[in-house]
Amino acid sequence: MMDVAKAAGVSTATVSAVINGISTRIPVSEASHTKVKEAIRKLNYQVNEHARSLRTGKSFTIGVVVSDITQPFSGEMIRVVERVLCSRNYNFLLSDIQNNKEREHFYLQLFLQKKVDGILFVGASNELDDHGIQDLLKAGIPVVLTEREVSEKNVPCVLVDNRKGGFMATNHLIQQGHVHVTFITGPEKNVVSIKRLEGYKCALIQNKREFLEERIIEGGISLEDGYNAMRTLLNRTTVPTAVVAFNDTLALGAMRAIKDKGLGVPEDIAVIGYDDIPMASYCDPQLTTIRQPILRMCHEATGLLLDILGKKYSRDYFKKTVLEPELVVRKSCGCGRQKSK
Amino acid sequence: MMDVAKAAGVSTATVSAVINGISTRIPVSEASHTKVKEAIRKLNYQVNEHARSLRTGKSFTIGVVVSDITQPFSGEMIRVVERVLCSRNYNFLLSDIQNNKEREHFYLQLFLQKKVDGILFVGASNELDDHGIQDLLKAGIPVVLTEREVSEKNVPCVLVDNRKGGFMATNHLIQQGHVHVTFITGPEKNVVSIKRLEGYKCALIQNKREFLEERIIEGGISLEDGYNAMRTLLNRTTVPTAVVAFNDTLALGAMRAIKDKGLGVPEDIAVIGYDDIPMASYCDPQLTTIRQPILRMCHEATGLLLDILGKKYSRDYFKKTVLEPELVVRKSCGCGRQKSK
DNA sequence: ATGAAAGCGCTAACAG
DNA sequence: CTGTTAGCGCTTTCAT
Repeated sequence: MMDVAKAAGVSTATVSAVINGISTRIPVSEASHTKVKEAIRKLNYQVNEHARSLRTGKSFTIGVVVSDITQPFSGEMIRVVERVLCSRNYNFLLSDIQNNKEREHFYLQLFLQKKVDGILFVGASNELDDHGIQDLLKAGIPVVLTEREVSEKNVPCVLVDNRKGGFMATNHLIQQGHVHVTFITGPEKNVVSIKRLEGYKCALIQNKREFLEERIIEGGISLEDGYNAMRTLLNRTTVPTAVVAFNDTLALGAMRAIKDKGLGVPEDIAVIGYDDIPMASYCDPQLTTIRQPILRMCHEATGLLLDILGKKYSRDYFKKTVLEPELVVRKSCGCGRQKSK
Repeated sequence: MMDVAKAAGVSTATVSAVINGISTRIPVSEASHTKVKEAIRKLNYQVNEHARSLRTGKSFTIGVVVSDITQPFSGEMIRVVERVLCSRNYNFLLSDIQNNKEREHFYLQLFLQKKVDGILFVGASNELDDHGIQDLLKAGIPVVLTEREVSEKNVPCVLVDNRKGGFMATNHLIQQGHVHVTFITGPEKNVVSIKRLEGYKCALIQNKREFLEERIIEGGISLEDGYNAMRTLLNRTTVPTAVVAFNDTLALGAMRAIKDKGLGVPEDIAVIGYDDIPMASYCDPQLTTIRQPILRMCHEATGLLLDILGKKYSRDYFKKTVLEPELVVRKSCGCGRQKSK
């Protein structure tokens, strides 16, 4: 910067004023302005963001915590977040916590050291440990959550109604005439899975069907998890006529297991998924599923965080936005052969 | 930091020494050590990385440029990179350039401002513009590439042999007795696609089959792209008996189109993909494909960059690593009904 | 309209 | 073994 100042025959203060443009209140003459611009270009000068952040105490960087970057949609979600951030001149530091508490702690710590202006949580974790979030709040750094909420402190969050989605999926199957509906869960402690399961139970009860503990089987998240869960189900003496899977991937895995057993979807067993991944409309049979406005969720959450940072709202502004899921009917839940055992 | 020093009754220099542990040559007494640790804990002190980086001129951060974060494997690749980085005490700044030159330029600039220690390119871009990379080299910042090479300057890179993969895929189809083999390409200017296409041609020639320009059709990357390309093919007067797709997603889309037309895979048309995404072994029929050591590629590339930064090699160390693809035979390329038109 | 100078929080000589 | 101090590159008063 000194070099630039020298080359342009001005002081560093003027260079700084030019760089920061109108945002600074200090005026610069046309002449100096062009000279400085010229020098910057010629010397290929780049501001040192470390010095800038150190001086101003702002980094225009936010920390983005994603629960598992290998999941479908993680990429899309990150892209949405980045777009919103970029449009408001913010950057981000990414942390893929892999559903791991230690990693979450590690990265939150790092974010604190890197002096991010705020932190955004994207995607539901399998295990919630609000300890980390408490620390952030204590450090006075704004946090916005998606697919997760912290009850104690009022942290703004935007969620989709997973309970309702679980209800819709199960209800659809029941309406189609299925009696033995099984639920393949997500990872054990995953809040989202728990909510969807609640919806499942609720739909059963509301339709006056009995809820049986053995009609819940632990799945996971992968194709393989779905395959294994379904195979276990198929080996039991009474086989379900319909299955609601925690997510589409699981559902796809389950469908493979059904076919491998020589059975058909939906004639023998109906399958409904959750998420509406692209593959859902390309698989065989095309998968009926629950779609959620996950990208809108990220968009809103990011905007909210930025608004808080921009002091549009007070530091401890609280808002809980709940978005609605939507049933997408395709081919995997036809009425079925209505087996009665 | 001053606060910590005061609380522990020592100077900031001592605090710094404690924080930086053995890495600093300066010794600290047991007593001060514990006192400082205690103060840090009590005050919940976090180092200011901006100040540290400003002072040391090192950020222990590298810039990771990914061509399209929504692609399958992008998440896995980022995870691998992060693991290697983390294990050597580095962090990263991520940029999803969305195959866009302007974005690439923007982010490279940003990385320069944020003073990253090095830059890693992950995944092939659709359009190559080595301009940005030249700038980095000029700025003296180490760069390592994956799935991409720059001829002019010797930039280290690690690649998989896409030409060979394209050859293997096509050759397999020919061995299975297919005569009319069509290639569905990736995005127009994508280097990887071009290489695979070269392999396709080469296999044709080596097997003394004629290569016809009209047996190449532009695809893209998505399920929909594959579906559309295949539909076009199916509407032609002579329909191929086999198709090699630029990637598995395209192949899956193509399979859907074939089925929608009432034809079967592989009886009527054989399909071979590329990548071996998880879905390849769960779809119907299970997809024969080319697997590549993409994660190993990222692992090696990251390690190489770190080694260069660690001065294990000179700044302009050059090394080109080429990894081998592998044919995974499943069910989508059976011998076929051997139509002869 | 512009420059001089202080200081953000840290590390690394250097002196003791 | 520990403290003092200079200075990394920037922004921002305060003078001029």
